[in-house]
Amino acid sequence: MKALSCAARRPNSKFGEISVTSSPARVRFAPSPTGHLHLGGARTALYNYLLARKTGGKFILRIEDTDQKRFVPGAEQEFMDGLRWLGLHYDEGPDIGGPYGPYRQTERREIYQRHAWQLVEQGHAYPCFCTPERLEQMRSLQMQNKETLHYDGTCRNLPPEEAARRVANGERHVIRFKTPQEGATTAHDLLRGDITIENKNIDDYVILKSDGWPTYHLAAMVDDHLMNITHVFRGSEWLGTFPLHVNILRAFGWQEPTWIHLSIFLKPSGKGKMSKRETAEAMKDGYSIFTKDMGSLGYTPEGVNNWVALMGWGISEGDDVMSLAEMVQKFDITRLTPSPAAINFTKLDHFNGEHIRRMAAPDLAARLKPYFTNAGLEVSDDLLLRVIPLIRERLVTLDDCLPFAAWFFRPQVVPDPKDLVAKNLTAAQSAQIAQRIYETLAPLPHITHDLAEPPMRQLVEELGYSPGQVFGILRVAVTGQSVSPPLFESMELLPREVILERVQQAVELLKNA
RNA sequence: GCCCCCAUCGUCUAGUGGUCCAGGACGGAGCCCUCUCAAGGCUCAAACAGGGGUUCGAGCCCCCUUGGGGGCACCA
Repeated sequence: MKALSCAARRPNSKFGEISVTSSPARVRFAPSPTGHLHLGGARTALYNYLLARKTGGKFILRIEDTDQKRFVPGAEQEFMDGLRWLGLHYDEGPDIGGPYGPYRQTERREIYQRHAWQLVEQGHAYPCFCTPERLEQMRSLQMQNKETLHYDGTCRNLPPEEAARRVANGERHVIRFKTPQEGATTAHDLLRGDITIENKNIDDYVILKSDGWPTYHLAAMVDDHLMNITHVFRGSEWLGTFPLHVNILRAFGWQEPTWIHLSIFLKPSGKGKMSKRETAEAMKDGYSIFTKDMGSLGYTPEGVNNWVALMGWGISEGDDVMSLAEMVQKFDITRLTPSPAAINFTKLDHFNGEHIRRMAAPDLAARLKPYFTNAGLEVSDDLLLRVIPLIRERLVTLDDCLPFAAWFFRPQVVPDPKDLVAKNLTAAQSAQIAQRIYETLAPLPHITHDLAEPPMRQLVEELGYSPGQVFGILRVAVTGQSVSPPLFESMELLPREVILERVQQAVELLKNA
């Protein structure tokens, strides 16, 4: 129903698509296990997930691990963990299987070889015997002559019989795609429209390496086709080889998916992408571009998803704080934007805080508990649950619970005497006030908000100081710190004796100050 | 050097030829609330990169310039 009304309002988007979001989509997130899952990958995965859920389709995880040299042990697991943490559950993947497996490219080697040779037989590709050294020389020569770097075609025109003989003899070779030399190739991107590149600017790319493994160009096209992928979300770094990919698909006679090239994320300054240096700098400020760090930095999957979703997706009006389910409702691939986006970490803080404030108390409590535990504190679930309403709107990140509420779970607090001295007053004056506070609270049967605040206000009146001065002393005495959740609500959660002891302690500290 | 992509407040964006002296959000400034810190409420400052077309009319369409980004591997 939603999709239909969307289509009615924006019938063809600007490039004449027909109802791109209505039928079930099969989409895939296909990382290479060579590093960490970062923001860009998380967004690509998210959009895939949203489209799949929106259309009642399938979200697939495929591991593109054909590069033997760059393989990083544990990376694949990190991607799976990252997706799980984000709540982006896939329907088919290497660890859970599915009808189109295997989902790891290293388990599909024969498939690629078969297809590569099929292209050779059909005249769309050819074996190439040029050595890496020769190619290196060729390139530096081209560089010297200020030519465009490209394969010079030496093996392209080898008689097929000779090529076949040399291959049969076991001569080391790769297979290159035979890009047409005349004309131009036009490929269509949903967001950017037609993209045309002169064929002379498209190289004869290697599609099967001499070690027998395919390159991305072959493997991704073959898999997307065999896995029935309907929409391909990928980074704009693929735009340059986009026509190549379309040519490969056409050589096979396969149908094209809908292509959506997402722009990359720029560093906060907007000048270039995140480098090692900026990544380290962000980490110093408590931010990271890697999902593996997000949890320990106190970020929630809800906050991260929401933040990342809106970099490259404009929702026209209304509430932009959304859960995954709400994003599914509102998602519309035709509203994605093609321009590069600068990362804005303070906006992540905003979304994270918003989602924390939206959480049900028991949920928040469960998420907060590990931060206390990791800090060596023993927390009572009952007390924690009662602390939640006092700190919730103060939290930007989950680990902010420590500065605000750790003191609740410590047997005693030791205020710095300097903090006990009220603004514009001496230690002696503060000591006197503390003593009066003690005398005010001591007679109360319970120190609750309702019972304690009126007499305390009266005391403030009597003393002629400001509420801030008097309450400030009490705050530091009880919590040990000058910034805390609301005072009376906080005291209500502690035993009466504890509070009185602490006020007494403050009196002593001030006297000796 | 060659190829490709992108271009609205500082940032993310809405805008699909008149309803735009350009709307929202983050951040910033101010005020209110107030026991600290927040949260919340209200208000303010802040943009169509430049130049040519097309059109009665252009932020929206076309071209050029400029700026930014990405790519030019037997990596993905």
